[in-house]
Amino acid sequence: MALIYIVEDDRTIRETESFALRDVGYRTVECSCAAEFYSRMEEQTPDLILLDIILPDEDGLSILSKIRLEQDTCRIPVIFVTGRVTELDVVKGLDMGADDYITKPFGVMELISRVKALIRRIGVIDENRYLISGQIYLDDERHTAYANKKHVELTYKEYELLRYLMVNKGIVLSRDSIMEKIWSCNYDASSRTLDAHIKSLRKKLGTEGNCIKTVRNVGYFLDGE
Amino acid sequence: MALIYIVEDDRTIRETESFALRDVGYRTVECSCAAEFYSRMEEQTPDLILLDIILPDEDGLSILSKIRLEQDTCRIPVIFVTGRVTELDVVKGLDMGADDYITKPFGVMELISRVKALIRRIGVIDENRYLISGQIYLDDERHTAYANKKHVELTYKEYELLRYLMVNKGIVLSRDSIMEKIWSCNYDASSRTLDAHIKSLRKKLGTEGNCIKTVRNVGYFLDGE
DNA sequence: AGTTCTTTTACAGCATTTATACACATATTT
DNA sequence: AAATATGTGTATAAATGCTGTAAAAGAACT
Repeated sequence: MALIYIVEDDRTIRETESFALRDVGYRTVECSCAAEFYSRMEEQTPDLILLDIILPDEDGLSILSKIRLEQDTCRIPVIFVTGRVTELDVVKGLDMGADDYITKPFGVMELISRVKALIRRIGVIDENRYLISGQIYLDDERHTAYANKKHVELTYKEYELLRYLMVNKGIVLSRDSIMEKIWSCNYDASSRTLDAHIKSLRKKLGTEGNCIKTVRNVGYFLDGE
Repeated sequence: MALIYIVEDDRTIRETESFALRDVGYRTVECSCAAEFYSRMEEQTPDLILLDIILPDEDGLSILSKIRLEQDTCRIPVIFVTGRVTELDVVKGLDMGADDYITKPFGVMELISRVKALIRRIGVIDENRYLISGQIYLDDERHTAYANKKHVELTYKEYELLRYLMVNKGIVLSRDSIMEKIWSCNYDASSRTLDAHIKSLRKKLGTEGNCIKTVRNVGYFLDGE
């Protein structure tokens, strides 16, 4: 199930959003300020972010631009949920790279529908449940994968690696960034650890294993659809 | 640039939308009714659809569900642009599979920003994502190139070299600076390494290869546009 | 202890890159 | 205008270095 970060200083609004989203099955993490949000981002990156613009410690627009700058986070969908309601505000928010812009006061049902629409569109997560790329499905709750509708047993590292590739489907991930993300260490050219995992992933995924492409001298990517 | 179909029976609104989108560089096709839309879809599928809900011959919601059923069209982003403004209408539209929902009367700037946001997210052949020079496209995310819309396999050095030429399109780059930048070493007149790479680039780029011009005694440059 | 997962090691295979040698083109000199 | 010098294009061969693979060693479970 998709994980959503809610960055909002008004407690009532934050809890309303969180409750509503949890009610339809999403996992949520509430952040009351930018600082809290950043520290949460260190631990784990979400599948979507709801962002208020006016926050006590930092402007939401500035937070967005930072998110978009980082290699690891730049693809995360962001929805502004804010009291700034003029057309110019909306345009500014969207043009900065937000995916949607909802103005307060908003209807909770509409919020949910917009979140669902975006998550559906990302194509990554389906029916709030699976991560999908072609014939590969990833079930976050069970921590297992399916390839061509058949269950595939993955070990922890294999799962993490595949998930990272899937979330960034179509984008080349450098060996550096993969090592950083999955092994939290720097890439050492003499180590064949990553290659070994790629190999076993390819093997276990069968025909779908061909979707994992090598980019010589750079890294790997998942060739989706 | 992305192609957008506008399905809207009100001529004024339709032309306003079309004009605004063309103004920022999109190509548009106007359809005043469902029938016209379907016949256009036979010819060509767009990158995005703006859909009114109330149309003379068929309901927009019904059109959407048909679009979503077809294999070829189900991934096309759809934005409802409509006068039905209650939260329930919005929720219904989004839950049926629309990507966004804009209510009339709408601001033209907001419309454009929402279209851009969606196209950015989808990653259609949106020119903003690529480094472009004439018919040569470079996709940093995939670390690949396209010449005349066709995919071209490039090796690491070839990619780096082409990218350097493209970033400095129209500017002559000395052999020295190219060697410095791509090989991080000084130019040695007796080495034919650079020439060899230029040759293979020209070959792989086909007709576009002619854009790489030699400046005797100095270096090379990319003749763009 | 046994099992499973992860990492290391060592090497084969091979794509890419570089070196070599020469043909060709363009500029300069006689 | 011919001869020469200099720089660039091309083909082929050789070298390099990255990735794939298999098997074994080391960790982390049960």
